[in-house]
Amino acid sequence: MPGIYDSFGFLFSKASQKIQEQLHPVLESKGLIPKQMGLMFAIGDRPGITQKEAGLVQQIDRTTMTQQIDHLEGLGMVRRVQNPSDRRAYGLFLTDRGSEMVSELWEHVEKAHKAVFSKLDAEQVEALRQYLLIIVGDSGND
Amino acid sequence: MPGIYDSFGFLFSKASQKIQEQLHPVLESKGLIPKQMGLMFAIGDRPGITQKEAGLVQQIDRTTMTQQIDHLEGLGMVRRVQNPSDRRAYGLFLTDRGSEMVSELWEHVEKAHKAVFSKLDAEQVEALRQYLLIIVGDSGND
DNA sequence: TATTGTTATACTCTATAACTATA
DNA sequence: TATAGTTATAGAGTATAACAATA
Repeated sequence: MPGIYDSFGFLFSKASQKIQEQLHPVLESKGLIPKQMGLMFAIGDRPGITQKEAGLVQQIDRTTMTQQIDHLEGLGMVRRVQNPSDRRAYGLFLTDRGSEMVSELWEHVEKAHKAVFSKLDAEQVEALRQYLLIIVGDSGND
Repeated sequence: MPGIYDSFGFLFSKASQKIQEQLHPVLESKGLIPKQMGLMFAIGDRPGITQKEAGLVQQIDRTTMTQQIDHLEGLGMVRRVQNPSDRRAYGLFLTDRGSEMVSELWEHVEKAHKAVFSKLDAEQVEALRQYLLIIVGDSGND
């Protein structure tokens, strides 16, 4: 009979928690939650992305998205710019301050990776990344 | 500059979601949430485990634990048995019905694994499992 | 005095429904 | 008619504080 450590759902969830634990102090000091950090990363990847599109990347409901972007805008990290070709939609952009924050956050993310993957070598980490990309689909879609 | 798909927190979280999506219909039909399934697996692994110990495996607060076990007990899946050597603590056990449920759930978990890992071969899945066990600590502790 | 578990309550996060404005 | 986004509200899920029983 399998045990709980044979459940990949459990293992993925635990691994995710480990990373989040590492990042928690930094994020708290900046008034961010992991979801908001991910949003800033997604906006940095694709400047001008709409709220709907950003929501697809991380499966965030549009009403939740409004609240999260409100928060990031309130912190001066993100701007909403109306799309001239479809004035219902906003394009999302990082402010200068937001870009600096993203760079800083990436340093902490890489530090967190190092801590959590301390018992794996570089090749193993890269293999892990490839497997995960295959699983979640590296196209960015579901 | 890295992109969001370089964030292992994001990747782990997405991968976990993929598994949960697969299991969602089954769990809903049985009145369970993923956390409760994990609890049943943990109790199956270590019959007599206390609520506190079970909470450590999955980082569940003791007040949350009371509610989750209440639910599983209400479904007739789990029994609380007072520990004779420490009468503050309960030992948790699966009922016969709970054991059957666990067996059945494992079949669905393995089906979910197959679906999510369809683009990986058996060796890659096993490597992935080993990496995850190293990361989360296969001792079952944090 | 510290610990296991319970209860009542409050909080956080997210989603539902109804709305505005564009398409 | 359908879609992007907003607002107000309701709902999950979880945690905090105070408690009882036991160590």
